[in-house]
Amino acid sequence: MLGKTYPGQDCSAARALEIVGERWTLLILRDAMFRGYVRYSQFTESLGIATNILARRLEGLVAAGLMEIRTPMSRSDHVEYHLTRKGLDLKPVIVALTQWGDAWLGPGPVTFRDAATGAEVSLGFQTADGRAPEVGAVVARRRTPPTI
Amino acid sequence: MLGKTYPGQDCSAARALEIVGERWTLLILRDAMFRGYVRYSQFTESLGIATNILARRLEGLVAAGLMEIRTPMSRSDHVEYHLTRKGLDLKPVIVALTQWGDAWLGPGPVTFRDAATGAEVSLGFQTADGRAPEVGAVVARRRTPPTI
DNA sequence: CCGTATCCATTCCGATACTG
DNA sequence: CAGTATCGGAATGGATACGG
Repeated sequence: MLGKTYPGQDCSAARALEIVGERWTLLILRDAMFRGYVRYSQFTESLGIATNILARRLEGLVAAGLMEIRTPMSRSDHVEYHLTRKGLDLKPVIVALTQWGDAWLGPGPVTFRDAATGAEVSLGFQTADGRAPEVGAVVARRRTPPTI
Repeated sequence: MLGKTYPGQDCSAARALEIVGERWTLLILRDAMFRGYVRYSQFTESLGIATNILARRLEGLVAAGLMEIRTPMSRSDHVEYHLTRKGLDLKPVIVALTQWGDAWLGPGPVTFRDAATGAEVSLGFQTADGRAPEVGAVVARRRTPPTI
Protein backbone atom coordinates (compact mmCIF):
# COMPACT_ATOMS: atom_id res chain seq x y z
CA MET A 1 0.00 0.00 0.00
CA LEU A 2 2.77 2.43 0.78
CA GLY A 3 5.13 1.38 -1.97
CA LYS A 4 3.85 2.45 -5.35
CA THR A 5 1.71 -0.44 -6.38
CA TYR A 6 0.77 0.98 -9.80
CA PRO A 7 4.08 2.42 -11.01
CA GLY A 8 4.13 4.71 -14.00
CA GLN A 9 0.45 5.60 -13.81
CA ASP A 10 -0.03 9.37 -14.01
CA CYS A 11 -3.67 9.15 -12.98
CA SER A 12 -5.63 10.19 -9.92
CA ALA A 13 -7.77 7.07 -9.96
CA ALA A 14 -4.67 4.88 -9.92
CA ARG A 15 -3.17 6.86 -7.06
CA ALA A 16 -6.42 6.59 -5.15
CA LEU A 17 -6.43 2.84 -5.70
CA GLU A 18 -2.93 2.61 -4.30
CA ILE A 19 -4.49 3.67 -1.00
CA VAL A 20 -7.94 2.10 -1.03
CA GLY A 21 -7.60 -0.62 -3.68
CA GLU A 22 -6.49 -3.44 -1.45
CA ARG A 23 -8.80 -6.19 -0.40
CA TRP A 24 -11.14 -5.25 2.50
CA THR A 25 -10.16 -1.57 2.63
CA LEU A 26 -13.31 -0.14 1.05
CA LEU A 27 -15.51 -2.39 3.15
CA ILE A 28 -13.83 -1.15 6.31
CA LEU A 29 -14.54 2.39 5.17
CA ARG A 30 -18.14 1.45 4.37
CA ASP A 31 -18.60 0.19 7.93
CA ALA A 32 -17.05 3.34 9.33
CA MET A 33 -19.03 5.69 7.08
CA PHE A 34 -22.48 4.19 7.06
CA ARG A 35 -22.65 2.01 10.15
CA GLY A 36 -20.68 4.20 12.51
CA TYR A 37 -18.29 1.45 13.48
CA VAL A 38 -15.19 2.61 15.30
CA ARG A 39 -13.87 -0.40 17.15
CA TYR A 40 -11.69 -3.29 16.12
CA SER A 41 -14.22 -5.89 17.21
CA GLN A 42 -17.02 -4.22 15.26
CA PHE A 43 -15.04 -4.59 12.06
CA THR A 44 -14.08 -8.18 12.66
CA GLU A 45 -17.65 -9.18 13.43
CA SER A 46 -19.03 -7.31 10.45
CA LEU A 47 -16.50 -8.50 7.91
CA GLY A 48 -15.20 -11.85 9.07
CA ILE A 49 -11.74 -10.60 8.21
CA ALA A 50 -8.64 -12.21 9.67
CA THR A 51 -7.44 -10.21 12.63
CA ASN A 52 -3.91 -9.73 11.39
CA ILE A 53 -5.21 -8.38 8.09
CA LEU A 54 -7.59 -5.98 9.85
CA ALA A 55 -4.75 -4.67 12.03
CA ARG A 56 -2.64 -4.10 8.93
CA ARG A 57 -5.45 -2.29 7.08
CA LEU A 58 -6.30 -0.02 10.00
CA GLU A 59 -2.65 0.83 10.39
CA GLY A 60 -2.49 1.69 6.71
CA LEU A 61 -5.62 3.82 6.83
CA VAL A 62 -4.25 5.79 9.76
CA ALA A 63 -0.89 6.19 8.03
CA ALA A 64 -2.64 7.46 4.92
CA GLY A 65 -4.67 9.96 6.93
CA LEU A 66 -8.07 8.42 6.21
CA MET A 67 -8.63 7.43 9.83
CA GLU A 68 -7.33 8.64 13.14
CA ILE A 69 -7.02 6.89 16.46
CA ARG A 70 -8.95 8.32 19.37
CA THR A 71 -8.96 7.20 22.96
CA PRO A 72 -12.24 8.11 24.62
CA MET A 73 -11.60 9.75 27.99
CA SER A 74 -14.30 7.69 29.64
CA ARG A 75 -13.08 4.31 28.44
CA SER A 76 -9.33 4.60 28.17
CA ASP A 77 -8.96 0.84 27.93
CA HIS A 78 -9.56 0.75 24.20
CA VAL A 79 -9.00 2.82 21.11
CA GLU A 80 -11.40 3.93 18.44
CA TYR A 81 -10.81 4.43 14.75
CA HIS A 82 -12.58 7.50 13.41
CA LEU A 83 -12.79 8.69 9.84
CA THR A 84 -11.05 11.92 8.98
CA ARG A 85 -12.50 14.32 6.45
CA LYS A 86 -10.16 12.73 3.90
CA GLY A 87 -11.68 9.34 4.61
CA LEU A 88 -15.23 10.64 4.72
CA ASP A 89 -14.74 12.16 1.30
CA LEU A 90 -14.58 8.66 -0.17
CA LYS A 91 -18.31 8.33 0.38
CA PRO A 92 -19.08 8.85 -3.32
CA VAL A 93 -16.91 5.86 -4.18
CA ILE A 94 -18.89 3.59 -1.89
CA VAL A 95 -22.20 5.01 -3.10
CA ALA A 96 -21.18 4.61 -6.74
CA LEU A 97 -20.32 0.97 -6.16
CA THR A 98 -23.58 0.43 -4.31
CA GLN A 99 -25.68 2.04 -7.03
CA TRP A 100 -24.00 -0.09 -9.66
CA GLY A 101 -24.55 -3.21 -7.61
CA ASP A 102 -28.20 -2.29 -7.05
CA ALA A 103 -28.70 -1.73 -10.77
CA TRP A 104 -26.83 -4.73 -12.16
CA LEU A 105 -26.68 -7.35 -9.42
CA GLY A 106 -30.04 -6.78 -7.82
CA PRO A 107 -31.12 -4.27 -5.18
CA GLY A 108 -29.27 -4.37 -1.89
CA PRO A 109 -30.57 -3.74 1.60
CA VAL A 110 -30.02 0.02 1.81
CA THR A 111 -30.74 3.31 0.11
CA PHE A 112 -29.08 6.64 0.75
CA ARG A 113 -30.89 9.60 2.22
CA ASP A 114 -30.34 13.14 3.37
CA ALA A 115 -30.07 12.94 7.14
CA ALA A 116 -31.84 16.26 7.61
CA THR A 117 -34.85 15.80 5.35
CA GLY A 118 -35.00 12.05 4.77
CA ALA A 119 -35.12 12.67 1.02
CA GLU A 120 -33.59 9.97 -1.11
CA VAL A 121 -30.13 10.85 -2.40
CA SER A 122 -28.51 9.62 -5.58
CA LEU A 123 -25.09 10.14 -7.08
CA GLY A 124 -24.90 11.46 -10.61
CA PHE A 125 -23.08 13.53 -13.17
CA GLN A 126 -23.90 17.20 -13.36
CA THR A 127 -22.66 20.25 -15.24
CA ALA A 128 -22.26 23.77 -13.94
CA ASP A 129 -25.52 24.82 -15.57
CA GLY A 130 -27.44 22.06 -13.87
CA ARG A 131 -27.78 19.49 -16.62
CA ALA A 132 -27.22 15.77 -16.05
CA PRO A 133 -25.30 14.19 -18.93
CA GLU A 134 -25.67 10.52 -19.77
CA VAL A 135 -22.83 8.18 -18.79
CA GLY A 136 -21.87 7.73 -22.42
CA ALA A 137 -21.49 11.47 -22.88
CA VAL A 138 -18.91 11.92 -20.15
CA VAL A 139 -15.38 11.92 -21.54
CA ALA A 140 -11.94 12.62 -20.12
CA ARG A 141 -10.00 15.59 -21.41
CA ARG A 142 -6.45 16.56 -20.58
CA ARG A 143 -6.50 19.29 -17.98
CA THR A 144 -5.51 22.66 -19.40
CA PRO A 145 -2.46 23.60 -17.35
CA PRO A 146 -2.92 26.84 -15.39
CA THR A 147 -1.00 29.59 -17.19
CA ILE A 148 0.60 30.70 -13.91
CA MET B 1 -13.46 -13.57 -8.58
CA LEU B 2 -16.14 -16.12 -9.27
CA GLY B 3 -16.11 -17.74 -5.86
CA LYS B 4 -17.64 -15.42 -3.29
CA THR B 5 -14.70 -13.45 -2.06
CA TYR B 6 -16.65 -11.52 0.57
CA PRO B 7 -18.90 -14.19 2.04
CA GLY B 8 -21.77 -13.20 4.27
CA GLN B 9 -21.90 -9.59 3.10
CA ASP B 10 -25.44 -8.60 2.22
CA CYS B 11 -24.35 -5.39 0.54
CA SER B 12 -24.34 -4.13 -3.03
CA ALA B 13 -20.95 -2.49 -2.66
CA ALA B 14 -19.42 -5.75 -1.48
CA ARG B 15 -20.98 -7.66 -4.36
CA ALA B 16 -19.69 -5.06 -6.79
CA LEU B 17 -16.22 -5.39 -5.31
CA GLU B 18 -16.34 -9.12 -5.83
CA ILE B 19 -16.37 -8.32 -9.54
CA VAL B 20 -14.24 -5.20 -9.85
CA GLY B 21 -12.27 -5.23 -6.59
CA GLU B 22 -9.30 -7.22 -7.76
CA ARG B 23 -6.01 -5.60 -8.54
CA TRP B 24 -5.86 -3.97 -12.01
CA THR B 25 -9.53 -4.47 -12.85
CA LEU B 26 -10.67 -0.87 -12.40
CA LEU B 27 -7.64 0.42 -14.30
CA ILE B 28 -8.47 -1.85 -17.22
CA LEU B 29 -11.96 -0.43 -17.20
CA ARG B 30 -10.58 3.13 -16.99
CA ASP B 31 -8.51 2.48 -20.13
CA ALA B 32 -11.52 1.04 -21.92
CA MET B 33 -13.89 3.81 -20.81
CA PHE B 34 -11.80 6.94 -21.18
CA ARG B 35 -9.04 6.02 -23.59
CA GLY B 36 -11.00 3.81 -25.93
CA TYR B 37 -8.60 0.91 -25.62
CA VAL B 38 -9.91 -2.38 -26.98
CA ARG B 39 -6.86 -4.50 -27.69
CA TYR B 40 -4.70 -6.70 -25.53
CA SER B 41 -1.51 -4.86 -26.43
CA GLN B 42 -3.03 -1.49 -25.61
CA PHE B 43 -3.74 -2.62 -22.07
CA THR B 44 -0.33 -4.17 -21.51
CA GLU B 45 1.46 -1.06 -22.78
CA SER B 46 -0.71 1.27 -20.75
CA LEU B 47 -0.60 -0.65 -17.49
CA GLY B 48 2.62 -2.61 -17.44
CA ILE B 49 0.58 -5.54 -16.20
CA ALA B 50 1.86 -9.09 -16.47
CA THR B 51 0.34 -10.78 -19.50
CA ASN B 52 -1.06 -13.76 -17.65
CA ILE B 53 -2.80 -11.45 -15.17
CA LEU B 54 -4.27 -9.36 -17.98
CA ALA B 55 -5.57 -12.46 -19.70
CA ARG B 56 -7.19 -13.59 -16.47
CA ARG B 57 -8.78 -10.19 -15.83
CA LEU B 58 -10.17 -9.86 -19.35
CA GLU B 59 -11.57 -13.35 -19.11
CA GLY B 60 -13.22 -12.44 -15.84
CA LEU B 61 -14.66 -9.20 -17.18
CA VAL B 62 -16.17 -11.02 -20.15
CA ALA B 63 -17.54 -13.74 -17.87
CA ALA B 64 -19.12 -11.10 -15.64
CA GLY B 65 -20.69 -9.35 -18.62
CA LEU B 66 -18.75 -6.11 -18.29
CA MET B 67 -16.92 -6.64 -21.58
CA GLU B 68 -17.62 -8.57 -24.72
CA ILE B 69 -15.30 -9.96 -27.34
CA ARG B 70 -15.69 -8.67 -30.85
CA THR B 71 -13.87 -9.75 -33.97
CA PRO B 72 -13.83 -6.94 -36.51
CA MET B 73 -14.86 -8.24 -39.93
CA SER B 74 -12.04 -6.39 -41.61
CA ARG B 75 -9.28 -7.72 -39.39
CA SER B 76 -10.34 -11.19 -38.36
CA ASP B 77 -6.85 -11.98 -37.08
CA HIS B 78 -7.38 -10.37 -33.72
CA VAL B 79 -10.06 -9.82 -31.15
CA GLU B 80 -11.22 -6.66 -29.42
CA TYR B 81 -12.59 -6.19 -25.92
CA HIS B 82 -15.48 -3.76 -25.84
CA LEU B 83 -17.36 -2.47 -22.82
CA THR B 84 -20.96 -3.50 -22.45
CA ARG B 85 -23.54 -1.16 -20.98
CA LYS B 86 -22.99 -2.95 -17.69
CA GLY B 87 -19.30 -2.12 -17.81
CA LEU B 88 -19.84 1.42 -19.01
CA ASP B 89 -22.12 2.02 -16.07
CA LEU B 90 -19.13 1.79 -13.76
CA LYS B 91 -17.98 5.18 -15.00
CA PRO B 92 -19.14 6.92 -11.81
CA VAL B 93 -16.86 4.67 -9.77
CA ILE B 94 -13.81 5.69 -11.79
CA VAL B 95 -14.81 9.35 -11.70
CA ALA B 96 -15.40 9.23 -7.95
CA LEU B 97 -11.94 7.79 -7.39
CA THR B 98 -10.43 10.38 -9.71
CA GLN B 99 -12.17 13.29 -8.00
CA TRP B 100 -11.00 12.07 -4.61
CA GLY B 101 -7.45 11.68 -5.88
CA ASP B 102 -7.55 15.15 -7.42
CA ALA B 103 -8.78 16.63 -4.16
CA TRP B 104 -6.55 14.82 -1.69
CA LEU B 105 -3.47 13.63 -3.57
CA GLY B 106 -3.06 16.53 -5.98
CA PRO B 107 -4.71 17.21 -9.32
CA GLY B 108 -4.26 14.60 -12.00
CA PRO B 109 -3.86 15.05 -15.73
CA VAL B 110 -7.51 14.96 -16.77
CA THR B 111 -10.89 16.51 -16.15
CA PHE B 112 -14.26 15.19 -17.24
CA ARG B 113 -16.44 16.91 -19.78
CA ASP B 114 -19.69 16.57 -21.64
CA ALA B 115 -18.74 15.31 -25.09
CA ALA B 116 -21.50 17.33 -26.75
CA THR B 117 -20.97 20.73 -25.16
CA GLY B 118 -17.48 20.54 -23.68
CA ALA B 119 -18.85 21.68 -20.34
CA GLU B 120 -17.01 20.41 -17.31
CA VAL B 121 -18.77 17.54 -15.56
CA SER B 122 -18.59 16.63 -11.90
CA LEU B 123 -20.06 13.81 -9.89
CA GLY B 124 -22.10 14.68 -6.87
CA PHE B 125 -24.96 13.85 -4.57
CA GLN B 126 -28.37 15.15 -5.49
CA THR B 127 -31.94 14.84 -4.24
CA ALA B 128 -35.11 14.58 -6.29
CA ASP B 129 -35.87 18.26 -5.73
CA GLY B 130 -32.48 19.29 -7.03
CA ARG B 131 -30.55 19.98 -3.87
CA ALA B 132 -26.96 18.82 -3.33
CA PRO B 133 -26.44 17.51 0.20
CA GLU B 134 -23.02 17.60 1.86
CA VAL B 135 -21.10 14.34 2.15
CA GLY B 136 -21.63 14.28 5.88
CA ALA B 137 -25.39 14.52 5.45
CA VAL B 138 -25.70 11.40 3.31
CA VAL B 139 -26.67 8.38 5.39
CA ALA B 140 -27.66 4.81 4.61
CA ARG B 141 -31.16 3.66 5.49
CA ARG B 142 -32.57 0.20 5.23
CA ARG B 143 -34.63 -0.09 2.08
CA THR B 144 -38.34 -0.25 2.74
CA PRO B 145 -39.40 -3.55 1.20
CA PRO B 146 -42.00 -3.18 -1.56
CA THR B 147 -45.35 -4.24 -0.16
CA ILE B 148 -46.05 -6.36 -3.29
C1' DC C 1 -12.62 -8.95 26.88
C1' DC C 2 -9.65 -5.96 23.77
C1' DG C 3 -6.23 -5.96 20.45
C1' DT C 4 -1.66 -7.64 18.71
C1' DA C 5 1.81 -10.94 17.06
C1' DT C 6 3.38 -15.35 15.07
C1' DC C 7 3.26 -19.52 12.41
C1' DC C 8 1.90 -22.02 8.38
C1' DA C 9 -1.03 -23.55 4.35
C1' DT C 10 -3.02 -21.62 0.39
C1' DT C 11 -3.87 -18.40 -2.98
C1' DC C 12 -2.50 -14.59 -5.79
C1' DC C 13 0.78 -11.94 -8.31
C1' DG C 14 4.81 -10.81 -11.38
C1' DA C 15 8.61 -11.84 -14.50
C1' DT C 16 10.17 -14.60 -17.94
C1' DA C 17 10.08 -17.97 -21.43
C1' DC C 18 7.51 -20.04 -24.83
C1' DT C 19 3.81 -21.21 -28.69
C1' DG C 20 0.68 -20.33 -32.72
C1' DC D 1 0.20 -9.84 -31.74
C1' DA D 2 -2.21 -12.58 -28.47
C1' DG D 3 -1.96 -15.21 -25.42
C1' DT D 4 -0.23 -19.81 -22.29
C1' DA D 5 3.10 -22.24 -19.04
C1' DT D 6 6.02 -22.09 -15.32
C1' DC D 7 8.03 -20.84 -11.15
C1' DG D 8 9.58 -17.86 -7.19
C1' DG D 9 7.83 -14.45 -4.16
C1' DA D 10 4.28 -11.80 -1.94
C1' DA D 11 -0.22 -11.38 0.11
C1' DT D 12 -3.93 -13.58 2.37
C1' DG D 13 -6.57 -16.60 5.69
C1' DG D 14 -7.03 -19.14 9.77
C1' DA D 15 -5.55 -20.82 14.08
C1' DT D 16 -3.36 -19.92 17.98
C1' DA D 17 -0.76 -17.78 21.44
C1' DC D 18 0.41 -13.54 23.81
C1' DG D 19 -0.08 -8.97 26.60
C1' DG D 20 -3.12 -5.55 28.94
